Formats: sequence, structure tokens, C-alpha cells
Amino acid sequence: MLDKNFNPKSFEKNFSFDIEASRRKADGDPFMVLLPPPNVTGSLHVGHALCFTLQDILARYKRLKGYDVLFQPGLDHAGIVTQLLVEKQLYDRGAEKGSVSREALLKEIWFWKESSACAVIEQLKTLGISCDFSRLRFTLDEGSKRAVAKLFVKLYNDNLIYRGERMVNWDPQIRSAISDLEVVEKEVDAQQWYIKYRLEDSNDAIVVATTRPETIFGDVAIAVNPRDRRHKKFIGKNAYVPLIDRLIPIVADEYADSKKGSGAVKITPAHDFNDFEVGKRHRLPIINIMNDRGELNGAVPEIFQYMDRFEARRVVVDFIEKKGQLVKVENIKHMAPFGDRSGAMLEPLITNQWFLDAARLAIPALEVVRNGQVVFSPKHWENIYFEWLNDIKPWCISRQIWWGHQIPAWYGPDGQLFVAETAEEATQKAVNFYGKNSVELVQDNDVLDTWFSSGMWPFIVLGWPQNSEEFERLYSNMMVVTGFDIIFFWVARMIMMGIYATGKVPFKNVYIHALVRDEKGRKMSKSKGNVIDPLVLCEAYGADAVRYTLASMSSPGRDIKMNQKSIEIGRNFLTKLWNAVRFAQINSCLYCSEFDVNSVKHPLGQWIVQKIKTMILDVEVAVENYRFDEAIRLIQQCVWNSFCDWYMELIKPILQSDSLVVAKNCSTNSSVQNTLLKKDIRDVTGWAILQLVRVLYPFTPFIAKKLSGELEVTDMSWPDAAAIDIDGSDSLRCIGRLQEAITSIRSMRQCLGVSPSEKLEISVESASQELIDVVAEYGDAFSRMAGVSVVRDIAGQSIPLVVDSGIIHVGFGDRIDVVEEKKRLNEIKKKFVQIKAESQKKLRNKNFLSKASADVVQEHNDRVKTLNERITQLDHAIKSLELI
RNA sequence: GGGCGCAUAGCUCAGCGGUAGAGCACUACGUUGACAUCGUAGUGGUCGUAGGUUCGAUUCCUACUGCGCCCACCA
Repeated sequence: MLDKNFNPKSFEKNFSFDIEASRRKADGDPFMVLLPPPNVTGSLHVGHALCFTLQDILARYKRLKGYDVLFQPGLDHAGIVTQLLVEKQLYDRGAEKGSVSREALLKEIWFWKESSACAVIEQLKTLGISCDFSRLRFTLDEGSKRAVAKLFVKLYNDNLIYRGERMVNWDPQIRSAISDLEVVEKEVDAQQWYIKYRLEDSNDAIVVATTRPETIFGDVAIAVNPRDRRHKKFIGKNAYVPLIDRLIPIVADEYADSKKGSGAVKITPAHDFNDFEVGKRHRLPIINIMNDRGELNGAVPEIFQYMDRFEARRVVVDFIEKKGQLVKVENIKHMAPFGDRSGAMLEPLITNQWFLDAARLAIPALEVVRNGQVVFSPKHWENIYFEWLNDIKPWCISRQIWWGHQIPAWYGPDGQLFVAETAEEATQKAVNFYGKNSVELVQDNDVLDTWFSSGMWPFIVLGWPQNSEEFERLYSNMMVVTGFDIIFFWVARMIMMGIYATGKVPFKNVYIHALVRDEKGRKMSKSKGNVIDPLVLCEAYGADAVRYTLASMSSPGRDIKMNQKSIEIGRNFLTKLWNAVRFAQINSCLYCSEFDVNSVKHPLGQWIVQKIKTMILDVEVAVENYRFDEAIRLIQQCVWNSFCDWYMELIKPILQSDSLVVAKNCSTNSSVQNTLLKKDIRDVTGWAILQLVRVLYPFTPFIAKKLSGELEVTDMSWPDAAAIDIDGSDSLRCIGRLQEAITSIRSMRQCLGVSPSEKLEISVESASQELIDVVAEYGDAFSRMAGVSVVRDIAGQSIPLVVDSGIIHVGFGDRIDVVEEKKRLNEIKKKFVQIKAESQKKLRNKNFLSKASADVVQEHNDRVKTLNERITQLDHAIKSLELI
């Protein structure tokens, strides 16, 4: 028997994670969900909780449906983030910066990774994410390493990977290159200095505006716009770079914008992406003045050497000012690039890096989305995908850090490059190349961008490059659920690399879920302190409630604004469900396996069976369309409204009374009939609860498991709605009549301020035979729910209550205010007349009749007819009031 | 500068070419044997603005306004 109090902690913790249940089934159609591997660094946020919950709903739903489901878990080594984190821990423990060797650091990270991985998995389990944890993979495990090396070599041999000196975004804090995607632009307060560059052979000077005066040592030209009259005279002349008096040419280039700054721009090809291009066009030299720490290097005058870039900026400005070459300073706001991980201001820097020719891989990746082989939901994310891939730049894949896949490239003593899957292979190549017996090779120090291995994840986890049966079965049959922020980072790369490596798309469906924001709609971030920890929510409300609420708020194309209190939506619903099942238990409504739902004869039973059948079918559609919000709404409505508010209230008299009014046409021994009826209702109720629990299982697995256990049912399969075949239309109409009558009486009671404890007399003599029958059949429930006793003749005065099926007379003793009551009825009539008039107007419109669909015309005809009846009844009721 | 999304009840959001919905909040009443994490009944909306298409527009189209986001630009 269930406890009186619903306490999720009492059972959620008790369910040790069921690995068996999360394993694949041999039969069934294949379906795979690829969990976006969370960073091994740590704690999951609500966004993860949402993302994983939605995937888990899909995985569990498909399992119940009989699919062969693989829900593949994994962890990402998250190169830069993890290395920074562990380094910081080491420094915090007293290690000196720069003193830790590569081997020592890697050892430390591997050690730390073990415990962190466990913590992440525990969080997944707490949320009830039913991955097959026996198959847990890590993006830096041996299998991943082999696959990465293999693909790298293949790409290299196909000239899709190359090494070269290019300008990249450089993070001076991490001291590594990063990819364009890892650059975040932020608006910053800055200053713009106007500096005089003296001209050669003249006392004249040209004024150049710059926000980066420290880079003047790398200046190789000044560019002006050829159509800029102010500067035309300077073109072809030379100017002296301040402080160092190096002569540089003044060139004409469209890049110079006469509206910006002074109209003349200094060209520093080594430290600006645009200047680099201008430099190439004019064959200008490249002078690199910065080292990898963002300090000025040996190419600058000695006093500036090893000076930090920001310090150098101040000093340079100071010197220029003293020399009288500073014209003015402006305070401006402008966008500057920062590293998304370190937060440091980035430097464009020319370095030797490895690049992937993404543009070539993008061609088929674009095609598969265009032709519908891969479908995004919601659809509009495809535009974002196209936009990025259409203009994709070479991807810088090398990082100057240690934690990651070390690049499978080796150098000979003379710098000769050998790219191979293993050191042995590389050595063999070198031996052949040099014609010697042995060669000492040095492996490239760099590691690959973390997203390189992430992009290979769909086939890595399926054992690529081995072409297993599993791979054949599941690859291309998977589903990816993720946030829009990693469409470029991850989704696009999985498609590109998947097609390249295997010739097939890794998945057909990508569902992009909402972004979880705080209650004010701000993005959650540690610095704002508005982060909600899903574990805290699970602790407070239970994991089911968290899952339920997140799913209910997950409507497409809209971000989720949430606060902790919103989890009450789920908690309250589950409490209601819990109590409903408790009620069933108290009344011995258990699931009976011999029970045949199609044999249900009692209208109440037919009614709830019908409601549940419809709900199941609708939920199926909703889930298949990733409308998790819709699914939750449907379930909640069925459970709370149909099952609890109506069905359970209506069956109470049958279950609880020994002397119930015998159903119509039951002429034989009434106690025998009672017992049969009770048994019938109990069976239906037990059956109904089991269906509700099964439908809820994908969404709220813990409570579903607990409740199905209470019903002594272990088999969890999705209810087969198609097998439910009863004609419940009469029951639906009949219970509908009952509902309307009860609601109307309750409403009138409230309106007249009659205490709920006071029984009212009603008479249904003027109603249709159908309503008379229904009231007779459900007399007890009716009396109880409406707080009335049904009589033939009302003792005192009565008010006519007009419902769909006729007039119910309600006795109100001497409380009746005839004038008020007439007014009320007239208001209702007025509304009906108005609606009727609208329909009639349409029906008089020839265009409407000829152009509107037959259904709609019929609907309006029916409406007019129904309203006529009700208006007649209202008139009748008003007239009867006048007789009082 | 280019693009995308959103605008519906006090709040959070569904919906939809044919009589505007839910949850929360609010008001009134209520602890009748599943449930106060509850029940019953209510209050509350010219569906952002202006045009257009249509027999009919909250729904489709266009423009505009406001909010949010992505990409690009960075002297």
C-alpha cells in the first residue's frame, strides 16, 4: 500500500540503476540516441537536464514500443577546459607555473578524470537517464585514439588536412591557437589614438587613427582609400613609423574607409586579419612583433621587449605624446575578440598550425540537409546550418596544449614530416625515406581540437573503423538532441566527418531543444549567480518532477524561462497521481491480467477507456513530433481532469456503497448485480491506472516503476491503443450530459451563495428522456457531486436551469430573487442570440455558402439549430419564473 | 550591414482560417474517507500596430514597432 504522503525520495533512491533494462533488445527495429558527451569537467546544469531528459523520453518511449534501442553514453575530454582546470588545481596546491612536465600533467589529469567521470555518471543516474552505462565511452579512450589517428591520416592523404603558417586567433593566456568558433566578440570601452606619421622629404604628416598603438612596430604601410580626396596627395609617398623612424609606403586600398578614424589606416599584417590581406595585395613584408604570451618580442626596440601588450600600449602612447606626434585621443566602444574559455583578449598571430579544409567536406554536408536525408527540428535551424557551412573557413585543428589527441605526425632530424597512424608506422616510413636502419623521430607536440574527436563520435562509439553488424544496424538510425549553440561545433562536424569517413549520414534527425534561461529571461551563468543546479531540484522535488516540468515547458522555437518554483508543476501532478493510485488501492482496484478491456459494458468504464485510448494515440503523435510539451499536457489533462476529477468521483458510490442504486435494466438480485458491477469497475480502474502509468513511464520513470510495482505489473510496454476497440460514443455523450448538469448546478449554487453542505432538491422532469435516464442511472454520484437530491416534485420554489438536454428545476426554497434570476437567464439568452445571429449572417451569405467547406456550413447549421432549442428552453424557463 | 526567432489573460506559455485555451496568480466558498502539493465556482483577452489576401484572419502575406539571438564589421 502506498504511503499517505508522496515522497519521491522514498523510492527514487531505492531504484538501483537497471543496466539490463537499458541494454539493447535483439529484436525490434533499430533506434539509437547519441548522448552529447558532457564534459568530464563536471557538474551538469539545467540545460543538460533538459537535453538529456528529452533524449531519455525518446529512448524509453521507443523501448516500450519494442524498438532495439541503444542509448549511448559518453564523456568528452574537453581539452582546454579540463587542462585549465587541473592546472589551476595544481597551482592552488602550490605547484609553480611552468614547472609541471607534460607527462606529470597528463598523469594528474587522468587521475582526476576518474573521479570526475563517476560524479557525472551519478548525476545522469539521479536524473534517471537510461543510457546503457556498460557501454560508456570516453573521447580519449584507446578506441577513440585509434579512430582519430586513422581519420587524421586519411584526411591528410586526401589533402584535406595540411600544415602551414597562417594567421590564427591566438589566446595569449592559454598560449594556443583556437578556432574561429571559440572566439566571442564583446563590446569594450577603448581608446582611439590619432597619431602623426611624418612624411619623407616633407614637413607634412599623415594622421592615422588606431586602437592598437603598440603594434606600430609592425607597421609596413599606411593605406588610404583611392577615392578619398583628402589623402590622394599622399599616395605613393613614404612615411616614417613613429619612434623607430622606419620608412613605409602609403598605398591606395579599398579597405581603407574614409569615414572611419582619420581615413588613413596603418597596415600591420602580422597582427590583424584585414591588414594581412592588404599586405598580401600590396606584397608588403610581415613583421611579427609579439610572442606567444602577448608580449612584444625582439623585433621592437629594446626597452619594449618582453613588455606586455597592454603595458606596451601605454608606454608607446606616452612616447608618441612626448614627441608631439599624438593629435588626439577619443574614447570609443568597440567589439574586441576574447577566448571563450580563458576570457583573455585574443591576438591575431601568424603561427604554424594544422588546418582542415572544411569547405570541401561541407559540400556533401550541405547536400544531405538540402535533400532531406538529415532533418532538423525545428526546421528553421537548417538555415543557420546552411549559412555557416556556405561560408566555412579552414578549421584550425591544432592546439598548443597537452590534454587531447596528440597529432599523429612525426618529424625527422631534418624536419621531414611523416604522418601515420602509429609511431611504428611513422618510423617505418622514415626508415624507407632516409634509407637508414633506424631514425629518431619526434612527434608533433600539438593536440587536436576537442571537437575533432567529438565530430567523429557517432562512428567512434559504433566501433569504426571496424565495420561491425552493430555499425551497419545503428549508424544512420540515430537521433541527436542538442542545443542550438553547438550546431556548428558539433552537429555540422558530425555530418561532415561522418559522410567523409563512412560515406553515409550518421543520423537522420536532429532535434534542437530550447535554451533554459532564468526567470527574467537571462542566460544562466556562474558569474551572474543565476545558475540552477538540477541536482538541487531533484533533491527538493524529485527527479520525476524535474523531468516532467522540463518536458512540459519544452515547446519548440521558444526559450524556457524557469525558476525553482516552476518544478512544483511536476511535483503537484505527481502527488495527484500518487493519491489517485492510493485511492484505487484502498478500493481494491488492482490490475487483473485476465481483464479484457473490450468487454467493458458499463458506460463509465467505456467512457474512461475511450478517454485513455484517445490520449494514448495523441501522445504518440506528440512524442513522434518531439512535442514533449503537448504530450505532457495531454497526459495531465487525462489523468487530472478525466480520470481524477470525473471518473473517480463518479465511481465512488459504486465502490463505496453497499446499497447502491442498481443500474437501469438490472432487474435481478440486486446484491449480486452490485458485486458484479463493483468487480467490473475495479477492473477497469486497475486497467486505466496501468495505462496511465505506462504512458508516463518515459517521462517520469521512477514513479511509473513504483506504481506499476504496486499494481504488481513488471512488464512495461507501450499500451496498444489500436487494440482497444469499443464503441464508446453513447457513453461519451451520456457522461457529457451528466458533466454538464453537475457543472451547471454547481455554478448556480455558487452564484446564489448556497453553502456546499446544503442539499438542494432538483427535478429533471422537463429534461429530455436521455437526461432523465442518466440522472436516474448515476443518481448517487450525481447527488454527491452536485450536492442535490433528485425528487419528482420540488417542495418549494424552483429555478429553471437550462442545460443542453433540457431544463433542470432546482429548488432554492425562499432564496430566489426572481428579478435577479430572470436577468441572469436573459443574459445567457442574449449571448446565445448573438452567437446565433453571427452564424445566421454567415448562412445568408451566398459567398460563404458557395466557398466555405461543407463541414463548416453544416457546423453553422447545427449550431443555429442547437441554439434555437436552447433559446426556446430559456424562454420557457423565463416564462416559468414569471409564474412564481 | 545580413539573417533568424518571438509578440495571445497580471505572469509563464499552448493554440489556430470558422464561438479565444492551460498552468500559475487573483476572488469567493469548502477540510464530504485518495489528494489543501487539494476541491468547487469565478474574475480576467478588440490575440503588438497598420495594410493586404479571403465569404471569413488572432491564425496566411507585406510593412512597421518592440524584445531576443546568430553571423559579419572592428583602424
